[in-house]
Amino acid sequence: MPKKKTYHHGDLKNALIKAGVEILAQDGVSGMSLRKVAMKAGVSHSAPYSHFADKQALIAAISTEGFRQLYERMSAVAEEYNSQPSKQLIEAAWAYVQFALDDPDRFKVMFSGILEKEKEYPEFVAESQRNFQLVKSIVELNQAAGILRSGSSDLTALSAWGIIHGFAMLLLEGQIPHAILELKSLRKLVEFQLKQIMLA
Amino acid sequence: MPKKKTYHHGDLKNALIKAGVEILAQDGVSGMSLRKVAMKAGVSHSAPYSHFADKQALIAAISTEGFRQLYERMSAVAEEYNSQPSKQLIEAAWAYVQFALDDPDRFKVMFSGILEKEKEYPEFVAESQRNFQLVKSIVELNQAAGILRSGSSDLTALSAWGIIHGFAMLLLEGQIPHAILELKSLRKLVEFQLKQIMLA
DNA sequence: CTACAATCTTTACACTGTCAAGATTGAGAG
DNA sequence: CTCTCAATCTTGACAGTGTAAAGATTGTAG
Repeated sequence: MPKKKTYHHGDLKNALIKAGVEILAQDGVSGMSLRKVAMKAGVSHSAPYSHFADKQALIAAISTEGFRQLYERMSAVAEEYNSQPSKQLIEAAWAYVQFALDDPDRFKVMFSGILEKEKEYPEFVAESQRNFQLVKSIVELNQAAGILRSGSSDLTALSAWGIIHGFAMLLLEGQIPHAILELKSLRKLVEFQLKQIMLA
Repeated sequence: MPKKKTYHHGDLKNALIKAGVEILAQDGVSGMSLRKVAMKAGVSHSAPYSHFADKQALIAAISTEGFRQLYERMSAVAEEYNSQPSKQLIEAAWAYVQFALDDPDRFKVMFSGILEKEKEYPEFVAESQRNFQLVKSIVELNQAAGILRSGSSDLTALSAWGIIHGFAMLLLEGQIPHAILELKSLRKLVEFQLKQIMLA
């Protein structure tokens, strides 16, 4: 599919999202300007305003796309280990942490409040809720198997998410003491975290 | 203590940090510009450069100050309930979440990677480690009392921190479904989170 | 084929972080 | 007490930012 060099780009909206993700990975959050994104997409600096109300809207779109990919990864793992609840839980958590490590800046954008008024972006809200539903279903399977404490699956899902999310966050921000990181592999640390809330 | 209107401010460094915290609380992360901070401190727009190498350095100072206050709050609670391990744990966690809620934007600045090269600010690193040490000591007390699983106190402290930090983060970002928030008080939710990793 | 609406460009503006050069001043040396 | 200097603060400038307004281009519906 060769890129046509017409006045109308054809699929600028997605091209901008893609360019944004790339610049994010390359230059970090503070290095991602609308103008750079536009230039990378081969378009004038205010062309983005035909597709996004402002920079926040582009960030919302990037975040939403990120949630979609996160869902893909975790749901793939969940399906693969559908018959082994505890393994499903651990592998999904590992996928979550890997996702964070693969593209730390996008992960930060998704979760660190760079996006300020999330409620104004319904797609973003829907996609993030879809992820929570996935976690919840994994948790429920583990509760049924006696691996996680029974009780509100919402609250327990929140615990599971929280413990892994907290770990990922502290990891990305370098807040985890080096001594700990040298002690065990990341993978083992994730398992350790989860085992704190697992019964068996 | 009347403010003298001299050419030399006298304590501009601390005044800038204070002004920064105030603007942060008022206008949010994206609204905190160096120039606004300088104006609020009653000083020209590039005066800050006599005390901070760049904007990141001011942010580092604000974060460091934040960690100091967080430590104060948690250690006060820890001392108060020094003879009741489980209560000490819960109250310290509650203090942590309250700190996050009292000034969400400062909390975000401290933990959300707005500060990009933390390692270059040794005071920041020291202060954040001091907090972790405090958590560790609380955890160790609870391990000794059979309330938390025994084993590496570093790793267990990481779990406790992670589960509460994750909760606080999801809370601040509005990622916690409303249904859950309506179900229980925040205080009860924090307890619920911790009880996931508590034995008794 | 034509008109319109969507898309993209150009131009402009206020604001940002940062730097360089100069003004002011407090404090120590003599 | 005076001189001097280094620390501190101001002024002025610059490139880069987000965004709004007005105009140019073009695919497409009628």
